[in-house]
Amino acid sequence: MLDIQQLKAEQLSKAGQVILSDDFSLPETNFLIGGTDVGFEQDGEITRAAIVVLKYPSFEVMEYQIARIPTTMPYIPGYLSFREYPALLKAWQQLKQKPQLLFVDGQGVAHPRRLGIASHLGLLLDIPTIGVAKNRLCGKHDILPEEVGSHVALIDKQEQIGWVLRSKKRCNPLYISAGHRISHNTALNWVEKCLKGYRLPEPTRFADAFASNKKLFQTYLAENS
DNA sequence: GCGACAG
DNA sequence: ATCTTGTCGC
Repeated sequence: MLDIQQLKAEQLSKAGQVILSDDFSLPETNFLIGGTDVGFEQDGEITRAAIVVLKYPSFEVMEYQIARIPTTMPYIPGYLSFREYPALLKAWQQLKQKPQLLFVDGQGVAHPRRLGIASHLGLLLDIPTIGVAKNRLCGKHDILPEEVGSHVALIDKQEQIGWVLRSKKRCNPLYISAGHRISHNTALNWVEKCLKGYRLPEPTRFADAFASNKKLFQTYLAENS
């Protein structure tokens, strides 16, 4: 059965291990950034994880892996990582080229107990991660201006847990937060540097498309096979 | 008690 | 997350 109290205790424990400072360095160019996305098949029976590795700053797709495993947990707000990380770990193992920085779909520390999936996965893999969510889980923020690029702090219990970013004109904002081994400011900077006119930063946009077999993926296949 | 609630 | 075409607005 499912013991929420146990999972909560595990989150509180792991949250204490999350590093919110930049303890990594990257080359100015030609290093690898990864993007992830998780989807479901067969009425949710199967969990499908996709990881796409891009070269920065050309955003050329270097590799991508898709892993499928039986779903073991239902979706419970605040406990998303336990449902999705197993498939993500498998996709990660399949990678020949491991990225130095990973954009994860979902929250980083912008979580009630400061352990969203980006932080959880970052800890498990021991790599720098950034949480890129399309919706808010917790926290409050001032009204976000309409101008592209505007961003305001996401606050919870008197502390900043991330940023709300207007990544594209007339689009809903993104909720950016540090996952692991990175600061909120650096997380925001990297997301901004990976925006190419779409609402989602390139790593996440590609992972989204590859995981759901969208047009961008079809285009990629057509040009690479 | 009531509402909110990543994917 | 997922089921799904066209359509309205900038």
